[in-house]
Amino acid sequence: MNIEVILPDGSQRHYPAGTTALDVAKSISEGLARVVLAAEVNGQIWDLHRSLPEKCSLSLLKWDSDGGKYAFWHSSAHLLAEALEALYPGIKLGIGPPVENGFYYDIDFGDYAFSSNDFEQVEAKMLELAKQENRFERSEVSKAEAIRFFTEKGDPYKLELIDGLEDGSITFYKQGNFTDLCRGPHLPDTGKIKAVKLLNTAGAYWRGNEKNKQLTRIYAVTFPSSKELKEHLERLEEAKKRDHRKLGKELELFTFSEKVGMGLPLWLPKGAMLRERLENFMRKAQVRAGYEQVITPHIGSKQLYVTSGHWEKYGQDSFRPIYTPHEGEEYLLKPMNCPHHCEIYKSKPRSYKDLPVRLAEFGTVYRYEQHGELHGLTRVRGFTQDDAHLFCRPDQVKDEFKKVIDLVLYVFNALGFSEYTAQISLRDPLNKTKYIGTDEAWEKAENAIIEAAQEKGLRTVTELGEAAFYGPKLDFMVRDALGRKWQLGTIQVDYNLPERFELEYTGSDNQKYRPVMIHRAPFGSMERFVAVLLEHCGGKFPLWLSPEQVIVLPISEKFKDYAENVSQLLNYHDIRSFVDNRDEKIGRKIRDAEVQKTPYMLIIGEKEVSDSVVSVRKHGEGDIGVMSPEGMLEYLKLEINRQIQPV
RNA sequence: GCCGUUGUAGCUCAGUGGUAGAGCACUUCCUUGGUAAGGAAGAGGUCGACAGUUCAAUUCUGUUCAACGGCUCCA
Repeated sequence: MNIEVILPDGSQRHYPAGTTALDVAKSISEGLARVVLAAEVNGQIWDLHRSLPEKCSLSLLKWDSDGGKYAFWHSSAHLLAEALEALYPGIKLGIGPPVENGFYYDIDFGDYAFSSNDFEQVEAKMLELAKQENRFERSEVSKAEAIRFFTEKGDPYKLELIDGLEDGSITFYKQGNFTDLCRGPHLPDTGKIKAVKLLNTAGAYWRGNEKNKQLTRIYAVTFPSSKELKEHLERLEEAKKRDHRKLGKELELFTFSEKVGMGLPLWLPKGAMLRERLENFMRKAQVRAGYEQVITPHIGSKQLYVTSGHWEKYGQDSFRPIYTPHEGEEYLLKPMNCPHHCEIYKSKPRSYKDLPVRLAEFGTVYRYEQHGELHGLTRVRGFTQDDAHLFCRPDQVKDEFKKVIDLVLYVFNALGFSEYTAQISLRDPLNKTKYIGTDEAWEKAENAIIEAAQEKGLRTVTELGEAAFYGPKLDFMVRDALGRKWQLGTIQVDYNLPERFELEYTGSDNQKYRPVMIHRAPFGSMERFVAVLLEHCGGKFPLWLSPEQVIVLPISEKFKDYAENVSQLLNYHDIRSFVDNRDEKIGRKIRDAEVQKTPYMLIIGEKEVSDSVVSVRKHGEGDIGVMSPEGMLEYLKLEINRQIQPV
């Protein structure tokens, strides 16, 4: 009795030396021992087979925990590698970590072009190996031994990894005939892996560096039962249905044309209507928050961006300058609105009493995005930011920043985004040359963001090296239907552009001072925001945003006039209503309106005309009874007001 | 930009070394129908583009363009 274990419920148990987490699980119940996957020992994730330290807190991780999944998929990556080595002798292994929804392994296949045609074979081999219930054996090896092993095996990538490791910290894991350099932890044995699915392949640079060789990355996912795999695949299917590119086409919101150019979205009438609503919503919120709207041109003199530093930083990787025909003057498609707004600030002398000055613009900008990067509406070459720049006194920065956080949260709340993460993006302290400005300015800006976020009680993650080149950021991220993370709103504190543009204001002592700039865009870009919103609501927009709010469906031609009158009444009161006058049966018209996700259908037949009412059908719910046209109008207004007045 | 996959009618997709097909959408006609697809006829495609192999290419090969899955990048 010389090991003391504290379980998550606080209870203490004593075991003999050499006891493993799996032994503890068995001592609690056989059932637990069957499902436990890994252990958290003093806050670190451990293999179940490792002997516990003398005194430890222990929690047993099952499939329902992140740590359990992590170990499960990590072990699955080894299983994948084992299967691949068996099937394709001579391949070289890169790394194979677990990720959020599964795992991958980077493989150098030499000349062989591994493709999805090979998946089935590999899956079968993995299951075959899993059934052998091979134990994952952990061993600590010296650096020399590790080097000897992989030199004999002829695996340059592993050797490169070992090169960066300290002697004494190196561990191997072996299952069956496969040994890998690995920190662990792993499952007790391969037998837990019951369902396997290879998802796709992709090119991935070795160590994420584009100068290195590109390996074949195989993405896969595994589960403790085939039922869970099935559910997972169904979720992926559902996500595909919500893909904004698919919904955008089906609902006729936007399109792309090769002739117009890649990454340049064309907004169709319905999409434009949606965007207009969002913009108006933002305008109103901004007016309430003391913003002033400005408008600036789509191009700007190159000198403007030389001043701002954008030219030096991005000029080479940007759209080329355009030239005037005779003078040869250089202009750039504007990649940013801020330099223009700086010049607006400078258009007249500013007093400390005037600050903050808040200049807002739905500014369309153009950036050269790499060919392979373009993605639906989320990554485009021309897009409109709901941009604004706040010019304030240093003593106002934190307060202004907090007000912007309020605005962003108001917007997210009104649109139903409850799941977002806030990320504080700071400068990379090891690579300061990537950034402009003094250490002092950076420190002030970073502290302002950290304090404002803290005081607002935001839950944040902090990322070093993610800042903009002129200042730190607070970014709001959400996920798309396929689980990819996208940055939406952003708030940035900037001490540098005011310096470069020599912005000033006159203080109460009649001296000149530099204002501080805050860049902010709650939506980020209209394009990306619409994409994320579209996936978020699966195309079923809240009533106030719906491009077609109401469709009036006359049962036959005879009721056309009445239908038109009802529609006009609604249109007159700013409800977007349309009449489906096609020579189709009512069932057909209803189906089409349902497919288009129109929120309300008003059915007009003989009864409705003689009673002066409309029959109301709600999308996804069906018949909700009759109302007078005026009653319907009130009903709709009420719903809209409720939606855009967040509590 | 890099690796891999794909590219046939407006959309979703079959198909073939001998100049193409379905469903939906579209047009016309019939039907005036009560809560998720009424019927008939018709029109519509240099099979992504350009080369090459071949008697013959949409099909095979190469190049290129674009989309998709990732990687690198993202003011």
